[in-house]
Amino acid sequence: MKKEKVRVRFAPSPTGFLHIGGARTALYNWLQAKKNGGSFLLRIEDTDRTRFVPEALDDITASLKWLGLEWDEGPLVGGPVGPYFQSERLELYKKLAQQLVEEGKAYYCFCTTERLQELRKAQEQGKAAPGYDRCCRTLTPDQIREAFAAGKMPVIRFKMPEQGEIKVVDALRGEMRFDLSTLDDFVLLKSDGYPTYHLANVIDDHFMEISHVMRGDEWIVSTPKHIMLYQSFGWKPPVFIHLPVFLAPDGKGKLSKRHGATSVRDYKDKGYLPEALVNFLLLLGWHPGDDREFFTLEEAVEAFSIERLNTSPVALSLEKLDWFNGMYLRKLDPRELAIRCLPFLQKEGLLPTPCPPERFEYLVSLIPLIQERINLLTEAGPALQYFLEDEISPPAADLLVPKKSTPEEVVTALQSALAALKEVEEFTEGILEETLRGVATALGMKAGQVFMPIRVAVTGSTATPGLFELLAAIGKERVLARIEQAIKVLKK
RNA sequence: GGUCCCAUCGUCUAGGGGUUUAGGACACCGCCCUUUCACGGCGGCGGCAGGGGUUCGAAUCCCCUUGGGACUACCA
Repeated sequence: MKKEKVRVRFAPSPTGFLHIGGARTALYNWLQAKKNGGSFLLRIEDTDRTRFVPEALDDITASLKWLGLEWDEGPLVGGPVGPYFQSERLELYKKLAQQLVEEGKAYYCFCTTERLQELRKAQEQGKAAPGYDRCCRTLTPDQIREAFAAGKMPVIRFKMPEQGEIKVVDALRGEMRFDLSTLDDFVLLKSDGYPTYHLANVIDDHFMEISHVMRGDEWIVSTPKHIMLYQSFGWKPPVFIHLPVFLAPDGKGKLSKRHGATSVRDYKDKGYLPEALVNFLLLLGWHPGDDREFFTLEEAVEAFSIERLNTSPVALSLEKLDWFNGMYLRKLDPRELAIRCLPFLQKEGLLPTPCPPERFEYLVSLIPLIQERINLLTEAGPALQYFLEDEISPPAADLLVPKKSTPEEVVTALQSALAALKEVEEFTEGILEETLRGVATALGMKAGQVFMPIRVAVTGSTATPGLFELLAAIGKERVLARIEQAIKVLKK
């Protein structure tokens, strides 16, 4: 058997922002394409006019790009087997649905929504298997003509064989068997002329020459329907691979908005880096087979294989993502990290928009002080506040006094430090350390007893970067003012 | 309810009949480094859902139970 070209697709529905689970599906598809020198297509399944969300398309394309998952064919870039919006392929679906009707493999159904609802209600109560009762399957040509003449708009339903068995082969899970009698005559073409997912999906995957369908496992149960459609059209089905769903962090129930961030956009806004998110997602359902954990997209392409995909549901626990993000943050060049932090700092009003070059250079110089101390870009604001603002609010007195000190001792320490620092011409780390250690020695105090009050006086916090680099970065004028402010607090 | 999928530390996972006292990572705890915080280093805690088979031998194969999940629309 000759090897066919690998063509895969990510086919989201524009009903909302790109979901984190969808992003993983897109990632695996993208990897499968790149790994095999194939193509990754983006196809928009906009066949439900009632759920269409106008902003969704932009979010989906922007999020995929943000993650680094560019598509070879699809919206914005075009391609040879377009259009890539299902709403622009309506004639094709209609033609093929009618073809099935003519061949006796599908039929018109004029049942009203009301009748179907009642039917379903009765089936639920009677504990019967739900599904269409095939009422219109035996309509005569005359009856059909009459219904059309009366202006009724039918749906087209697939004529499912009433018995038999169908095999579904999933490249991951192996063979699954479904009894055809449990499958109902599902709708192919809706009364508004739009196709259902089942029809459009099969037709597009065929004409777009998709070789592997990788999708969420909520589609497993529909796959026998799809295979029946392929058979009816006389087409060869693609390789199916169903990916496990994401569960809530507690492992109970499917991930939903109740559990916090569900869209890629949410993660971006929370200060996660795309490379960290991708790395995290990569390992949620796939394993390289060795102990490596860090992967660039390029390395992932190299290592990826479908065989190492997992089948069991995955609880989306964010702790490891935070760790990944911290690791990636630390790997960035300070200037690059400054660029990434800038929008968050501007949003918090800590830097102006646009940011003047000298302010930006100051930011770059601060990055090494916080790079090891933050895990999210949103943490940069709080960590940099006392550098970027001229004044800080006066620290509480009890924060200024370390556990083993008295207010009097602290005042003494701060006054001595203040006096010594006034004499320092050049605020550099080495000189500052020498000076302040000298102060502690002269007072007969431990270094920490002197350092901690200064730290709090200057930053308002007990957890900060190293004292000397911090003082150097804030500068003599502000440091002296803040120490004086703290002394006032203690003398009250 | 019916059909289908899944089942190793709290979480992500390695393992595919003997190489396993079940390995790694995150989280958690302790120690070290140290002016605080963090980073880093070292160590610790912690798991094969239960029951039956098959086999000389099972986390690994089979069955049942239990648990979780998906689907059950003129939604995808």
